[in-house]
Amino acid sequence: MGRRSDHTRSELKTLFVDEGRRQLARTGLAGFSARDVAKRVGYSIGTLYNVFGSYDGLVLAINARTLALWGDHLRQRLAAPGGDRIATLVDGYFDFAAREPRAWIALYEHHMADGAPAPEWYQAVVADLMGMVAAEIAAALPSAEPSGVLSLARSLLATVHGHCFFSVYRTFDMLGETAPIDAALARVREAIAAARA
Amino acid sequence: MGRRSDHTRSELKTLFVDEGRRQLARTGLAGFSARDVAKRVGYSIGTLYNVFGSYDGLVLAINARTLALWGDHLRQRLAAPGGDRIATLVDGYFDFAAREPRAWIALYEHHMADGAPAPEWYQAVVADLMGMVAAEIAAALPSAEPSGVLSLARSLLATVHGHCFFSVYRTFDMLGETAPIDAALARVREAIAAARA
DNA sequence: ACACACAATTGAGCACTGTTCAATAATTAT
DNA sequence: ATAATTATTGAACAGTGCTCAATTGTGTGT
Repeated sequence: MGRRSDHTRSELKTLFVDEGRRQLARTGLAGFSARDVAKRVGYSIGTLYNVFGSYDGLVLAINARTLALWGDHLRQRLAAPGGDRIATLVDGYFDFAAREPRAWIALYEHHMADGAPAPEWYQAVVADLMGMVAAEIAAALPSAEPSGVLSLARSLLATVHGHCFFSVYRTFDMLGETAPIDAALARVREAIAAARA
Repeated sequence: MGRRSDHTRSELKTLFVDEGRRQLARTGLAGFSARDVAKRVGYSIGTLYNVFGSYDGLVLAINARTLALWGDHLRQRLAAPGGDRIATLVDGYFDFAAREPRAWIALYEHHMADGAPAPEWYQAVVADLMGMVAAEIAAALPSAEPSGVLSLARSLLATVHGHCFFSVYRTFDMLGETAPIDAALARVREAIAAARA
């Protein structure tokens, strides 16, 4: 069968993850097929399992890549000088989800088969994103104590997530909401103002 | 095979939906099997398809029942005299989700196979819940205009949903949050206070 | 140069899924 | 009693995730 050294193990990983992301973006998690990913990459299903261990392993790798890209997306937007950094963060949250809704949804809809929590290395990627948010909230509340800042940052992340979720899931369409980003930002601003007082 | 008139069509529906809900609560949507529901009820898979038309039809019926129960749950709590009605609503949102997390999750994780929106009769059940929330927000803001009330009600629903989502999905565990209901209620109170001012 | 050990790759096979539909059985109408 | 109708069945189909014996490519030791 003869392609033992066509690709290194990490090249293989990239191949599968890239093709997997493409397929996920097209079909969503429900229609996602590891077999089809393997076929399209040109390797057998056996090789995919050799590399990722399981279906969960593949999806986890794909989701980690999506999270990393999300982080890059936010950092890039924050790097622009000036501007309202909180608004940039909120907008970046929505923008990324809107650009690849199915991949974004898969971030949340995928669960480990045994119900176990995600592995450490994956949680670290999530913690990195949380850190970005916390840093901006801290900057907006110079005189607040760290634990309060963290708590508020988590709550505001949940607030923005809820709005983004209803937006991507079309729940807001159903309820007649047309400006979810504005609404999310308004809630965030109110909470920060209240924390300042 | 001989049970043509054991159950009427609507009795059959109830049978399948009840057993389906039981199974959904145990296995979650990913492990849910229409075949197994049929087997447990004692009818063939063909009969299930005759009644619901498709897998989506069955899950939709199950989810509609879950939504109705959620509404009953909230109404029952609100019916108690006195008390903080906003806090009751927020608490009821979390409480129901925590009691049957897998059924609650299925409410959001199920999507029509063709990506189409949910049928009218299903949307009506959702609208009913939204109406309950809007009524309470309106009561909290006596002098506000109706369109503003509706807009705020949608936004606060999203806010609470985001907190509840992170709670049920264990994201908050991962981030160290231990009092998500308090956080959600605080955000809601701030927003209402800001709307009053 | 050759044989041997090792590691990567394969794909048929298993138990499961949702879905269809001809055949069959039970009921109702004539 | 016979015919028409309707409910019910389950085998068949194409697909899924997953396993593992067999095969093939590579590297090493002599």
